[in-house]
Amino acid sequence: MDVRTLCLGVLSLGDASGYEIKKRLENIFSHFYDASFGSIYPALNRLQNEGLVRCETEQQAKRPDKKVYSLTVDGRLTLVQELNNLPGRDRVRSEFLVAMCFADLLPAGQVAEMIDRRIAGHRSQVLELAERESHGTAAQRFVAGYGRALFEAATAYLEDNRYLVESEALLAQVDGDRAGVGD
Amino acid sequence: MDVRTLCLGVLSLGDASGYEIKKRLENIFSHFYDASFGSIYPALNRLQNEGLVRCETEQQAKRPDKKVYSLTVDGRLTLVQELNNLPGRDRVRSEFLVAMCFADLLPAGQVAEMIDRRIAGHRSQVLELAERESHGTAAQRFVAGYGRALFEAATAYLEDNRYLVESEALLAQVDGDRAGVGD
DNA sequence: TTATCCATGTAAGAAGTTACATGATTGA
DNA sequence: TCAATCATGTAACTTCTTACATGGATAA
Repeated sequence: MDVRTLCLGVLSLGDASGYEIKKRLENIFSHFYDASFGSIYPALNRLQNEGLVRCETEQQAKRPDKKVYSLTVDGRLTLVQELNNLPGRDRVRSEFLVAMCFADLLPAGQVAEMIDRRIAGHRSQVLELAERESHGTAAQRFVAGYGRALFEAATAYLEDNRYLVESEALLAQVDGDRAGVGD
Repeated sequence: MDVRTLCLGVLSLGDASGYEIKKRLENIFSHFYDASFGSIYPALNRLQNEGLVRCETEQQAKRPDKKVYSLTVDGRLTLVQELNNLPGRDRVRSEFLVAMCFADLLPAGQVAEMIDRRIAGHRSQVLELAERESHGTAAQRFVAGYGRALFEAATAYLEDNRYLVESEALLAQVDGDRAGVGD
């Protein structure tokens, strides 16, 4: 699944310009997908060449013309076909979890700070998603709720289990000090 | 954070060949990171050129020589510096959640099947991770437990809330039928 | 006056995937 | 007999990010 399909999806909710598509992606998907202008604009041009979207240009004073895209029948069909494919595995890349894996190589305070920030970040995501759950289609609420459930679970887990990595770091630190003294 | 850092991390747990690094990545990280041979082998060669790993070749009968890599002092320093950087946001790409967002474009049965598969997948991941939690360092158990907590939360959420997308799909289906009849 | 919003686009480069090449051994 | 495991590597390709180019309007 690529940015092109994502654009088709957003357009199925209503016509939009490239700029607006990015905003809507942030609103709906921000916690599990993202896309930059550098990928959206080329994607839209390609979709237009392939006849999956059409485009109407609105002239604007002192600003580049606004190009409002809408799905064609072909575009809607392609989107549905794409969505019908059984979804592949999620791909996650988490620098945080990699760092946690090697927590014993880090100073004790650094691990604690990473976890603090992580929890704070999750809390604000939970608030944002809870807000989103009061808007949109049932499907969008479902997805927002899914995100919220995961962030809440992650927060709880971190609070209950952070000692596992924080004490580990502490021990490594102590070992390091001992070695230093031993010299 | 790229494959190179991941390789350094794995090597900090013990010497290994490219092939073994991939296996260990699968054991430790599989639910939040992955890497193919096509990225690991070039990464190791580059790390060696930069003096961050060293390599000893074991000759093997009827098989390419096994190249066992180990961290240099420089490599260990680089790894620690890399891990000390505050981790960036997680990046998630979930075809499943994209599909759920547009569940009302899909046939009712298809959505149900996607969710069934998702739950089944999560359950087997939970088993795998629970197993992992009985091995390895405290840090590795922490990370495995984190994954397990999330998969369990996701499973519970899906079971409790799937009606939100399944009934939506059903309604759309009914609407479609009505329109068909109306013709 | 500084940042953010609006608005589109290109070009260079990073990073990774997939497929290919080669091939014996072992377990189902 | 078929798939998986072991073992390394290259090349083509896809995909996306980042930085640049342009620049008025508006809110803090």
